[in-house]
Amino acid sequence: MTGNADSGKIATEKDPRKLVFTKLEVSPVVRESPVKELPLFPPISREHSEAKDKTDEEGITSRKHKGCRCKQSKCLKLYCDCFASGVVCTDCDCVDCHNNSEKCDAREAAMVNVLGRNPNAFSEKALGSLTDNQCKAAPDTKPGLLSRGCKCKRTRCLKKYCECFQANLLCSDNCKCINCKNVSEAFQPPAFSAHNSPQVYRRRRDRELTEWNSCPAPLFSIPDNSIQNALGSPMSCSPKLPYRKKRSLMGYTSTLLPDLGDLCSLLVAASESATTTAEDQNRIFTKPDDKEAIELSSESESRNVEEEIQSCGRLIELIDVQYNGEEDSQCKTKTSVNETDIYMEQERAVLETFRDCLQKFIKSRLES
DNA sequence: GAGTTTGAAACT
DNA sequence: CAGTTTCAAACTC
Repeated sequence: MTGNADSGKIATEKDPRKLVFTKLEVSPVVRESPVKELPLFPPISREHSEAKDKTDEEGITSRKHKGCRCKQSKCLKLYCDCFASGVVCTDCDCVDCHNNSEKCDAREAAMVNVLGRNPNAFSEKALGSLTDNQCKAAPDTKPGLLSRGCKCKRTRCLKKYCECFQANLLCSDNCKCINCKNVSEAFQPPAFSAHNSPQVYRRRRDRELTEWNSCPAPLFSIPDNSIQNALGSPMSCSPKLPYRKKRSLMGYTSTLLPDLGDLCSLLVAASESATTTAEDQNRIFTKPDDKEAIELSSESESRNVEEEIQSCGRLIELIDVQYNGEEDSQCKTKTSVNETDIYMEQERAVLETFRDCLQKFIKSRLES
């Protein structure tokens, strides 16, 4: 039932769980010693033999057990903490365990299988004990499980589900996590004091998580780290969604519309004009008895109306050019409906609506 | 302690 | 390579 290893003869003296390893051949498995010897994989991050039922600094209670409790994997897959840590199962609650000296062949085969998928699945030391061929499988990748980073979506990397958090590491550029809070000192568990106890911290964290989980908007679609990166945050964050950039316009980015910059410029100009008009009117209305001011008011108003109409006319012209131009070019090249087409249609629809509004605005100004 | 949630690993 | 399934740990009640 348990995965206890009968490792008396081959285990090291210091730690009976760690077994001597010589050479691991890919296929067929050839051992130099007549005694079955297993690879020695040093633990990566977890000394599960010392695992106890305890409450950590954050008030999180660890599960009371020694070793793994694998049921399906025979402790020969990375699901198994013992196997992943490079140690044989001892004092585990696992079922049908093959991660022991008795199932040496199966264990080595499983390791080769794992290394075939990810040559860095085990530690660097472990790789050193393997053959050159096995090590060459992925020469460019970093050793260690954590080098690839996490991909947490919901826990904001603040729970032990997160490998980085569990290993007491900050998430890095390698991570693909969403809404990560395991990124800087500001988000680390604070130093506890009378006013900042583990319980207080835990309540705050749980509240944040609750808020996060109850948020109606699909925030997980927003790459938090990307925003932080864009803001020039010193945090070490992972790049997220591949934003498509064509050109930057006054701090905004257009993905598709080449002339949107001009449109934005006009909008800003119109906005400034409107602001000026409002300021003029405000100044005038503060002096209701000033005859000169009243005259200035009517002059200014008519001039502004004229400018507004001209400005709107230019906008409409621009939109028409843009709209027709896009349509023409699309007729020539369009072969199928794709994502780009959809975005273009959306932008076109917005521009059309905006144009109609402008026309109505001009009409009302002319009538008044 | 049972049930649920979570994210990595494995698979397709 | 992306989506799905499987798995076991973490977590909740």
